[in-house]
Amino acid sequence: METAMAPIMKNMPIPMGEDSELRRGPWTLEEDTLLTHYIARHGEGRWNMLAKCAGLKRTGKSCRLRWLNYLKPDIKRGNLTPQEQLLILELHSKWGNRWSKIAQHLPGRTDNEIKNYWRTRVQKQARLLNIESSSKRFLDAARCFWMPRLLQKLEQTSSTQSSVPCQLSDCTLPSLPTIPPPANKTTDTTQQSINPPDFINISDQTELPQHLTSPNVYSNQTLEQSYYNMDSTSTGNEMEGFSFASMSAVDSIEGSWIMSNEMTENLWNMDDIWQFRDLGEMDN
DNA sequence: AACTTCACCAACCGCCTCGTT
DNA sequence: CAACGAGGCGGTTGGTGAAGT
Repeated sequence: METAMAPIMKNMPIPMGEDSELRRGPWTLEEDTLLTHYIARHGEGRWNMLAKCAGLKRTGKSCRLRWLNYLKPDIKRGNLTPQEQLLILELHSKWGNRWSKIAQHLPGRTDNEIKNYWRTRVQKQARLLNIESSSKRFLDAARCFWMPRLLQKLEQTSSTQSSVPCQLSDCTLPSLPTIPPPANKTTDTTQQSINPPDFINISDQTELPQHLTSPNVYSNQTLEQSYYNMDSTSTGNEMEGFSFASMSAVDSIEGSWIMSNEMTENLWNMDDIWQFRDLGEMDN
């Protein structure tokens, strides 16, 4: 049974015949070089044949994965930018676990990277909230707590690094307009308030607005439009694909727009989490 | 300093789709 | 039209380093 043998077989060559065997496990520098040089000369595709011709003792699948996820020259390194995180949240809300489809709209990011991000970061937050990451409640929470923080993060970054390229990506972060507090919310002048972001419209069409697909052209205007991108056909507090009216639990949280000064990677603060959990229990 | 726990991510696995024969 | 193989995709695993005790 392969599954029973797996732990033993890990990182060991797979016997394939009398004179050939396949390697598995981490790639060596030599293998990377072989693969890179071969693709530079002959291009991608026909991965099984490529593996053989390049002299690699790997499966075609393994070569393809290594190339697409690691060796390809346009792969971006470093943490996902707030823009990219926002986009992932939005696209996942629309398409679910269609990682490759989501990755198509994040240049330089791989489906594997996005999938890992979702599983390690997003699902962790969902666990803290004690709700399913795929549920509507989590999506509501993300929109109301997480997205404002990401947007605020953008704003803070841009104000401290004005026109200085983002350290972890090639993009230049925009400066944002001051966001007025929501008219229907209690505003606390001692606290920094922020409007819940509009749900960036992503229609069924494959093409996305340029400001979402290309961080380099993330202009003030387009970002502002993203904030207030009310569907022209919607009424008052409704947006395409999303209605604040359906968000009673979250909507009623007073002071939930407080921004944490220690807003680092943890994009919820514990108050948010407990408030959201309490409200969820009240609902039940 | 030693040990444990946690988070991240590269890599693998199995299933599915599509093109070719 | 069925069989087959290659490539693509999403789910899962396990190694490794960082953080915590």
